[in-house]
Amino acid sequence: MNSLQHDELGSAAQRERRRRILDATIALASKGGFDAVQMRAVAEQADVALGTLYRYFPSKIHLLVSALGRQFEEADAASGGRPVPGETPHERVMYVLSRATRTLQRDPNLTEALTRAFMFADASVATEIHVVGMHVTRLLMRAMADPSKPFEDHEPTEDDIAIAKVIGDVWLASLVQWVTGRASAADVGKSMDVAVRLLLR
Amino acid sequence: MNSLQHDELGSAAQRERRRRILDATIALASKGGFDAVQMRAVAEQADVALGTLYRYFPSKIHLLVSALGRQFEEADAASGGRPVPGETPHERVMYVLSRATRTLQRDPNLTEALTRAFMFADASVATEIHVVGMHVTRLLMRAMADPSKPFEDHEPTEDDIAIAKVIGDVWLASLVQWVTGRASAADVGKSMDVAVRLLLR
DNA sequence: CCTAGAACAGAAACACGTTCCAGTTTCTCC
DNA sequence: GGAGAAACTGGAACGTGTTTCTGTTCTAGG
Repeated sequence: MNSLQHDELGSAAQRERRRRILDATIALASKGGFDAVQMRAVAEQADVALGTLYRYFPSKIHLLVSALGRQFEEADAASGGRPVPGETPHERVMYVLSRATRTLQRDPNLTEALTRAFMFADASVATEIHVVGMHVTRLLMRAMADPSKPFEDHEPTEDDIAIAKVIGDVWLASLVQWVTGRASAADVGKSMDVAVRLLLR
Repeated sequence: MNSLQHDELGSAAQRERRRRILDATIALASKGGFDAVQMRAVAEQADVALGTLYRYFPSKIHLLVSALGRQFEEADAASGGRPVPGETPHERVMYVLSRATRTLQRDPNLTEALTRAFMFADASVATEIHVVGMHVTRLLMRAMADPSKPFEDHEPTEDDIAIAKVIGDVWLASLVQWVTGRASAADVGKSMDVAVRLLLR
């Protein structure tokens, strides 16, 4: 037993390697997008052999979706459970989505890499995908719930969950269209506005 | 000037080659999905050299999205402008979507290949993407409009268009989750039902 | 300290999308 | 029918994701 924070699988050296690999992935993605995340380049920049990279992440898609998951965790930690401003669910959800979308648009290459990987992932990436899906759902649920009510009253209905799922779908589809150059940043905002306005009324 | 039906670019021999290529693409996709559509295999099955295949379709993604476009055209021709049954827009849209989804689920491999290509397409495939987008939008618009009214009264509002776009996005996102094994066929139906019910009321 | 096994490094090899080229066939225009 | 242009063929070759192999280093248990 060592004295580190997490007790997830792996020694300190292994967690360190994993961190370096994900750092290299983010850096390369940020610089050149999906195509620039080349496994040999990631391995070299993370100072790890190619075989080791594949031992940690069994494919490029696993690697990128894992990186996306870590990004969400960092964002989650940074936001630190602050209540979402806004009077209505509509306002709060739009606030959250606008903020997230603005953040993503600040690093288009990174967003392109992560989004495309997410869309291309198949069933073998289910675990990593699930992590990301949970973050998105939680984000939207928090925004939909009334922050002035106590926590116990936030039991979401079936419909709430379904609505959050649909909003997440629209968000993702819009994002894909943006990163693939098929829609402008404004188009993303407009799509989200229409969807949220009609779904949350 | 030749005596053939279409006057689109290309001689009869060229249109014939194009048809053979798309036929081979559909056949291979139907048998083994996205991964089975290998450019060398397509070329061989279409009885065409690899270089020729690339002359007709500059990438695997162009090829698959073009195939998707042709599928829509065939479906369009087969439906032949029959009015959509159903009393309300909700009913009619659900009818159309259920029908389409059932058709897609009958050939999962083909659907997987075409859907993934569509999601992976970047700006260079804009033309082919646009064709597909138009078919989907038209399909949904027809279903939303009241068939008992004359054609001229079907001027769609901004909101109608936006709603159709959102429904299309949700449909696509659900399909992706289905073809990548992250959602069941029933989940797709449920998502569509929620989205359509809430958006068309 | 020693040893068995796991993890890693370095590098070759394979698969498939894509590009390129030399030679041949087909098309177009005179 | 002939000349030049365009399209096609067959095949080699390249890049990148992925696999595999051999030898080395690290780690845990005695």
